Amino acid sequence: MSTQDAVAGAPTLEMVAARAGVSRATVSRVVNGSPRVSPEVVSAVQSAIEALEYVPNRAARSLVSRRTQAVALVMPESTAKVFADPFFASIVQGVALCLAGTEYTMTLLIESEVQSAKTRRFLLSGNVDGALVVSHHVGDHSYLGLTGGLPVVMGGRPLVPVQGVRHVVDVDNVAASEMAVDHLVDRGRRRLATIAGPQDMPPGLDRLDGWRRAVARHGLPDDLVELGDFTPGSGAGAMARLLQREPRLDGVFAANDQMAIGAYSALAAAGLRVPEDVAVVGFDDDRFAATAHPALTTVHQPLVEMGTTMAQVLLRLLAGEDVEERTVLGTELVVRRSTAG
Amino acid sequence: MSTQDAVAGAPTLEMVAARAGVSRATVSRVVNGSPRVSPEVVSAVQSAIEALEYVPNRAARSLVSRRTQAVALVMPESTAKVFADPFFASIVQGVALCLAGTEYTMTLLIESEVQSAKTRRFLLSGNVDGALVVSHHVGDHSYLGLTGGLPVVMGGRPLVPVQGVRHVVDVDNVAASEMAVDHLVDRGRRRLATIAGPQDMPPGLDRLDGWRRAVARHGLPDDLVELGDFTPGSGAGAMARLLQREPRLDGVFAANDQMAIGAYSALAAAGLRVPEDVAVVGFDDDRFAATAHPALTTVHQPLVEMGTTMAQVLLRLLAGEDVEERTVLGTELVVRRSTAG
DNA sequence: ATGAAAGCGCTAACAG
DNA sequence: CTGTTAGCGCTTTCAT
Repeated sequence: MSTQDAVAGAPTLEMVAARAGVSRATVSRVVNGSPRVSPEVVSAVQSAIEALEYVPNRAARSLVSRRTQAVALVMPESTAKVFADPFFASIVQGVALCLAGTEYTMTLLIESEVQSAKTRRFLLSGNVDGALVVSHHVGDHSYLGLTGGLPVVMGGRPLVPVQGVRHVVDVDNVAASEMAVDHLVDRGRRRLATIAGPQDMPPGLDRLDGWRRAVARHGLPDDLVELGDFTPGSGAGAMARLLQREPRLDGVFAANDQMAIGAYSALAAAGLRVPEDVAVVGFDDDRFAATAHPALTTVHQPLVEMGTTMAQVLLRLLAGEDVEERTVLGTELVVRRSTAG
Repeated sequence: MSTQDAVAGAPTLEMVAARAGVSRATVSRVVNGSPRVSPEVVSAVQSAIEALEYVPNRAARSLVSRRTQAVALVMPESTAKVFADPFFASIVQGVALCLAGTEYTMTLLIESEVQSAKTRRFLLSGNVDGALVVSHHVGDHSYLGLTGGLPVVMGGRPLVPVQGVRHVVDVDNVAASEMAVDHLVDRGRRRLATIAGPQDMPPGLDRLDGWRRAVARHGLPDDLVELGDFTPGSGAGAMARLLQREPRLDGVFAANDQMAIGAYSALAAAGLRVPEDVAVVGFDDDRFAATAHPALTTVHQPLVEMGTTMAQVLLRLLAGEDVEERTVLGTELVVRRSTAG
């Protein structure tokens, strides 16, 4: 009853072996590039493989080898607009870029908070060799603690350490913010304010921290702080409150570009000009920064590189290498009109 | 030598069986929700599963069941900027949205032309139950013909039919373009031109076709056609040539927004005002359309819905249902200032 | 309703 | 260098 070939399903290793007149083990060796096979046999097997268009069955292979050649990229979904945010798009791109050169593939898990159980099950059932988790927004990553030894690399430090996760690739939000403030001071600004982000998110916290450190270093007052929630509207509101508290402020650091753009409108409403009266610096270098009026000086983050780096760290982990637990990527200040003069 | 539990690896079905005092077959039945199990046994097994935090091994399962509960989303990479294009981001989002409600996961394949062999091998080695292929840009999809019976759904009709692929989800570019032209005529424009896209890409072809049909239907001349390549620069060039041929044209349909924006600058250079002298309609409703000056009237495509629909079609195919081969999604004309008056 | 047994397609010792 | 022999963890007849 041996259904040899033809019939239907994909050709199996056994069929290749039969055709090449060798054992399955030998075919397996050839497929996996073992050096312990004679040249003639190798070519015989290879032609059988080509003739049959044989492709190894991954399930069978990973069942025994315990490796899947796949990594998961877990992203928080919140509001389904994951991809509207260039942050995620760039990370995905970076990861894809790195993986393209390898035999690994990427499984995208859009994590809808609600069903982190599904994510956890997926991670646990041997679907992937490791996971990349983006921790940009608030969110509970505690389930990761239960993924039993699965190598995980986080992008962006989580608010609270995640049990079992040691490797993090991050941008130095503190240093970047200090750099932004230094720039304002360089431009002669002395009465500085900041529109900070939510204090329950690492970027919100760290960017405020950076602002505080820098103003302190320059011997300037650090009282002008108002919080926003990273939306333009909240930026406008925060700016209005700041102006009410200190009409003579001359420099503002917003924790992201969206809020900086919001600040623009509040400043305009108050009859103040950017940058003549008030210089503004943002953070993210998002797609509106360059086209805003005036163009916004902002901190550019290497997001694609962050994705690439996360993937690299994971791959090295999977290869059994020892990898530094914290990788910090540098940022760059993009100077535009909003801080001119 | 039975390493019962503890040790290391994930708990197996066998361990659950031992703990619940039943056979592996029974545990399997419970896990797969078979009705032929007595209630007491079901709960005994379930508590064993919970106690052990058992999760079925997917490789083993799919080795025997021949199903992976995963679908691939294949996107052309060209220039690594896949995600800079909102087209792709939206498709991914739509697919994710649909899959979120199922047990399926998505494997993202960024296809770098060069290595379509890698993609093909992946598709062939039983990694996924089906594939979604985005055919937005030019590109060779012939390898899909070799994926032996793997269910495939294309997003956007391919330039030439792909062997073995019958299911396509598409936007009606022809009808949408006709709608855009009708709008220009409604606005009293009679000397119409079009900046067409590359004629080796379906959207380029179909949008020009739509323009031709509409002007013919209105009894207007169809001679004012210039080609661009979907970039702003090419749009400006095409517009300049059109003006040279017919300085008195009063309406232009550009095959995408980028070229429409390019046309703006050529019109301005010629001292013509939009919409007073020339009305302009674009296609895509990309992120610059609404903020252009003047805001651009354009055709909005339901991209997220397209992703969702592609996924739905594939899932129905996987479920063994009979699905219509061509699904056409409607478009919507977004009227803005560029065609006012 | 449940168990026993037979593999799914592959890799990995272990012999030769 | 190559073949033999065991399984990897699960589903699925076929009995019972």
